[in-house]
Amino acid sequence: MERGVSIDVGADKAPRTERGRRTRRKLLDAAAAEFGERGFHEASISDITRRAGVALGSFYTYFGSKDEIFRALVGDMSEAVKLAAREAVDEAMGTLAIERAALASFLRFAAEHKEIYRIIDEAEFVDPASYRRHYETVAARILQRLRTGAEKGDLRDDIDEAHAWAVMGMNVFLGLRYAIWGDGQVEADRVAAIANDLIARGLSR
Amino acid sequence: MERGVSIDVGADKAPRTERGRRTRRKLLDAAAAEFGERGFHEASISDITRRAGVALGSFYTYFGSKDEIFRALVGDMSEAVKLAAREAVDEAMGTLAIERAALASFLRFAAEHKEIYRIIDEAEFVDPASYRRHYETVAARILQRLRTGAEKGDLRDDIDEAHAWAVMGMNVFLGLRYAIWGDGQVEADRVAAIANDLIARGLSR
Amino acid sequence: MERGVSIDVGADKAPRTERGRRTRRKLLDAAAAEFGERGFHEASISDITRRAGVALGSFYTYFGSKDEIFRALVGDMSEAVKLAAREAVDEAMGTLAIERAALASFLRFAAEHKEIYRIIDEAEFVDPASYRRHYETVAARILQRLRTGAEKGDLRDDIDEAHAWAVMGMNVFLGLRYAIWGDGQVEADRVAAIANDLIARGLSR
Amino acid sequence: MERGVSIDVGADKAPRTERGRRTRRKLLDAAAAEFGERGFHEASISDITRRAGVALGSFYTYFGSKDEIFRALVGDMSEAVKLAAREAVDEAMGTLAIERAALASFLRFAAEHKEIYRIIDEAEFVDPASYRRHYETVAARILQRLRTGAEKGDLRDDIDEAHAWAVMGMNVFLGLRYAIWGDGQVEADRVAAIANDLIARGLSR
DNA sequence: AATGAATGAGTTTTCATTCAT
DNA sequence: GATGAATGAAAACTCATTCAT
Repeated sequence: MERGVSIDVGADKAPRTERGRRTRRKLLDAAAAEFGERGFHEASISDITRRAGVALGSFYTYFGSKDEIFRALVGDMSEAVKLAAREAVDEAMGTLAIERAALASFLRFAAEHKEIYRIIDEAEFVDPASYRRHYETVAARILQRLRTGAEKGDLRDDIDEAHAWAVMGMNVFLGLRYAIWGDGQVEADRVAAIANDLIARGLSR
Repeated sequence: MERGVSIDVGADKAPRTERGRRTRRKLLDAAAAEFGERGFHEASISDITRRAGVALGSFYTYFGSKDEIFRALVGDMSEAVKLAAREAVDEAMGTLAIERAALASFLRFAAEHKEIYRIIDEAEFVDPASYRRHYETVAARILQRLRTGAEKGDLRDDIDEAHAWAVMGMNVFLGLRYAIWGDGQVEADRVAAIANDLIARGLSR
Repeated sequence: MERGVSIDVGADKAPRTERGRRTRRKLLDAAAAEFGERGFHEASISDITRRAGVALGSFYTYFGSKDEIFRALVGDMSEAVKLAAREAVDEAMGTLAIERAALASFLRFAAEHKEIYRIIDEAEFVDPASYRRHYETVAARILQRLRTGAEKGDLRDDIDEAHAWAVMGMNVFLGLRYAIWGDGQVEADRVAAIANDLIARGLSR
Repeated sequence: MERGVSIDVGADKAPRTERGRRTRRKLLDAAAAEFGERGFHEASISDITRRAGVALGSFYTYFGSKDEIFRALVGDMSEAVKLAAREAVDEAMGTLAIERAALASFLRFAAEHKEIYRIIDEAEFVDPASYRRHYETVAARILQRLRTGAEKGDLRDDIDEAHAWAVMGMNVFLGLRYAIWGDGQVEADRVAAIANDLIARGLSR
């Protein structure tokens, strides 16, 4: 998985050379794979450095601790999901089309990066703050879209924060069921249609 | 938390005396509290036995490993949620009233037993099989209720498994937002009403 | 294995009733089997009581410790080997015939009670004193037989303690190779003949 | 005890630096001493590392488990005995002289490295395979020497595997009696002479 | 920057032994 | 005598982190 975005935490650890930048990225990618496959606690720093092909000690050149690389990764993932949605959505689309495209893109993204569920979910235990921040951010984004839809007259006027959380919950669990545990390729569109129909009826004016 | 149901795994570990039964329950309750507060990996066996007020070695009289008591606990929790919902629901209610009561009861239960989220969620890492089993079981129960509603003519005919997962996702995330992170007492009914309205519009014929 | 002889160590632990005597013997036999199969350290008291079909706590009614039952067992075994040899040997036999019969009887005994090697050998670690005592006793017995043979004029006059240890070493290792690791039934007599021939040539006058 | 030969088991545990090589050897020597003095089960990893003067965790840099270092040690010892014998023996010697020198060298070696008996013997319980391999290898070596002697016409033609085991048994028990339990220095030659005389008479043509 | 050896605190697990019933 | 629950010391093993080269 090649992701270009990352949140730097320890500023003094930022690589100064190109070689350093490459090593840091190798570590992040290796960590995403290890944490995704084995989970935070089962994955060891030496697993990560072995997979990245660097020496154990080099890890600490770029990250201050195991927690730190995990936090960087959660930021990375949040960002990556956001970008994927943004690419799939076009301002010119109608409100419902936007929601539908956002869910379909999320389902596709999750099917391709199954590690995202485990990493985000594990944040609940490893770094509760970033877990909560992630979902609050996503909910806020959805709420904003819904309110915009209401303003445009596409949706009803009494959009509540709870509606955003309800939509997010639907999306997350449909992703779990069909992208992670099911055969994402086959179902993504059908499922997105069903969910969209629910929202359409449930939230339209 | 006093729960009466528990799944026995190691048959030969079953207590043979009343005293043994009491000790086993003390351990289960202490484990629920520890896992809820600190999470599976942070909680140590000796934390659990200390809280239960028994000697370290006594743990192994009743459970073969940390994983085993965790698994017993997940079974316990699944069961407890089911029972809470069952008590809140009356066969004579209309389809939508049933869903509404089920969600309200779940929100109340979660507000009172906040540890349930952490324990069920952590199962994704500690015992993936029981994590998946839990959600599949809940989804199946919802699906059945929705299909019954369709047969009664309350809901539309084309109820799909995806509808059940969508409803479950809504419920879980509303629980997270309002029962765990919010002030559950105040919001439970308002939120249940919003969700119910969504379902009513989304799934009615 | 049914053995009638046992050395009592803790005199106060001697059973007073017939039922007690039976329980004690069940424990000894179970211990012989467990120590033989799994070794002293791998075998646990609860393995022994489970095999004997008695409660864990009952063990301490008859033996003061794990070491104590082991010591009792080593005594038992030493005694049993001695008895087996005694039965096979007839005072009226010639010196060489006696040695031959003693070895053949030992090979047969070992083939039937393979646990004897592991128990005697493990005594080197668990109870060095009884290990040494065992071999010194056996060597003394052999030395006496050889000296008697010398007096009768069957063997040379300069019989030395080293001769006895050499004979014992031969016997023990032939037992290991042919009774324990080989197919004892088939080879016992052939091997005893070879060893006897060695002694005959080596020690005859 | 300084030994130059060691059998590597976990290839990835092999030290990559000179410093690592030194630490590994310190651990092996400390383990030989501890296992020799206290036995495998009584000796703890932390005893070994304390004696070696390294941190507990360093043990696991070089050996995967207590069993693993034990196995490495048994290999080491087998090798060391073989080397000692090889140095004492000269191809040009006569058959009997060779046997005599081999035994004398073994007795001297055992007197100096008394731990060898405990370590080899304990292998019967810790790693039965290497115990058996050790004795089968030694027996094979003796058998080959005896057969060569027979071909040269020094010994009788019907040399059997049992003869080799008999000779080995003699040697081992004489070593136990005179090198380990006796005063090896004083007796080594006298005992070797007695044993050699036995072989001479017993196996010569 | 990179390397990999060294460290030791912390955790799970075992089991001989004691003791209340 | 018999039972089995309770005890806690002891040991193996893991691994994040530090540091010398």
